[in-house]
Amino acid sequence: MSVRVRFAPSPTGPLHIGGVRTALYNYLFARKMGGKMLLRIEDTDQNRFVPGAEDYIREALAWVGIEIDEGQGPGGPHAPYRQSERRDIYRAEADRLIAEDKAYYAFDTAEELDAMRKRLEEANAPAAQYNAITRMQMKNSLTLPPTDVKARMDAGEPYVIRLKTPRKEEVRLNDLIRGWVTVHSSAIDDKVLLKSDGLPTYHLANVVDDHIMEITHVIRGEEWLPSAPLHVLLYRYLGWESTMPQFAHLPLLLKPEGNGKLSKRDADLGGFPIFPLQWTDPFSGVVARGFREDGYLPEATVNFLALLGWNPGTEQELFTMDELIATFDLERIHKAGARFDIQKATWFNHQYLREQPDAVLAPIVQQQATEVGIDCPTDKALKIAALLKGRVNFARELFGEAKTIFYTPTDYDETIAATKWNADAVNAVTTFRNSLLAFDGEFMADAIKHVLSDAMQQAGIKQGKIMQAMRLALTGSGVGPDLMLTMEIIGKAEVLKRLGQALDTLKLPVA
RNA sequence: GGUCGAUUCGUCUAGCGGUUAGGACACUGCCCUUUCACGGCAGUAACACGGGUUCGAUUCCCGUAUCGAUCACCA
Repeated sequence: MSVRVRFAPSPTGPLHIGGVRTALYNYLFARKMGGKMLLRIEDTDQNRFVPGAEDYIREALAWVGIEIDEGQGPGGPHAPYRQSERRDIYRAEADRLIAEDKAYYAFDTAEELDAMRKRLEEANAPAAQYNAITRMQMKNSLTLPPTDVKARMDAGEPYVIRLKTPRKEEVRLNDLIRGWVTVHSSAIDDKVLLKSDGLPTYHLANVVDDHIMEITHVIRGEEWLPSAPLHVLLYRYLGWESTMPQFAHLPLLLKPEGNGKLSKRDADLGGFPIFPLQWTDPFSGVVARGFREDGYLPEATVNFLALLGWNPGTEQELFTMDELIATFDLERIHKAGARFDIQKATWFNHQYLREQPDAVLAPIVQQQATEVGIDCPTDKALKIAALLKGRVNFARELFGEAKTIFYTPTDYDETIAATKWNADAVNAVTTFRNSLLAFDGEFMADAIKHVLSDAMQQAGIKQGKIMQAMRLALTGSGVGPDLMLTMEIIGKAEVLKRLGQALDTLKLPVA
């Protein structure tokens, strides 16, 4: 039987980065096993629906390179893949459970439920829940005469369908990551399966859809582990236990520091993104930053996420998606939560950025130049990308590093000027400038280097002594990338101009 | 509080009875370099605690502590 997994997010807002990791693990497993990856939209809570969220999810998955084989988007044999469009299916299964005496109708109001819980708490009951014991004191089809039940339903009184959870029963499941997990049915209450609005709760919809869609492996977050036994019970009651999917509950992503799971607040505090893509809240207009907009490459994001909770057992750190697929293994997923460390993400970005083709980076440089009113021709942008991509972590830093190339000498670094601009420096710059004037070869880094060293030899000046002054004269700064390459990019005419300007402007310190 | 789960350097982790406890990020130093980075090399740094089991426990078992998840007509 071929593997079928699904990613089933709720369109209640932007996809959390932890959700992206869950999707990634599903995807890696599907590809590794030669199976299918499905996308199902779990929009059964009409109160929390957020416009645009579904598109966001699909765009985010596409951005990181997760391809959906079947489901919302590409479609497939089990369409529709939006749960809100499948309500009749859940309804039918809920009715079946009722007919088989495995579920019942309940008419209790929110106030009555509150009162029941309060009463139980005050009585110090082990658990304040709607279960095999307490249900006999509530208003439902097990306690009310059938005629009364029918009358209430005919009158349009709101009701829910609850699972008739057994009183004493061990429910076991073999989690692929955690091993055998046993829960006593007394810890599971009579969960609502069908809400009064006619839509199913997660539990019912999830189990029904996973069965119908022939899901073989349910790979989801650890927050679902406590309700997994309930799902096993549901498969059993629905008569699907023999084809029940296998479960794998993933460890959570934790705060960078302190206690608790990673939240939006941590991202705001730490100044890093927590969503794959930028998201503008449709109601408040508040913008949340995204990995993509912050300059993280999708390859780096994937690599970073993949290693948060899983590793191949080797010392390899850098993985392409194909390599991840080849080495991925559910058994090597960790059990404990992983702290989210953005510094590692930055490092991965550096690793991938340096491998980016110059042609990809050049437009980014040009765009940033344009933003500050500088015209950067393509040939120049290509050279800048080549010169600087190994030095920075983000593409956006490229132009920041390159700014000395477009520098217009107005003010020079005072400290460098005061310490390095001396008689030798003036002599060196003058000599070099004259040599350059006489030079008629191609203005390339190697050639420039020769011109400079010849000139310094001729002037009897040790090159190392005046290099910083030379840099100061050319870029106004004491630091920066390779000066010969910088000059090549600046161009001969501009180099000559800047050297002349430096000689005119910079004053020798008063001796 | 009940239930379930987890616990190796600051962080991500390797380890699955005998290891100088390995790697990566971060940090520090050195080298490279005209400078800053990059890169290279090196260094600091960990088995939560207490009992067992065993010739021997980081590794197996039981407690304790701590952390996490969950206990809705939300997913």
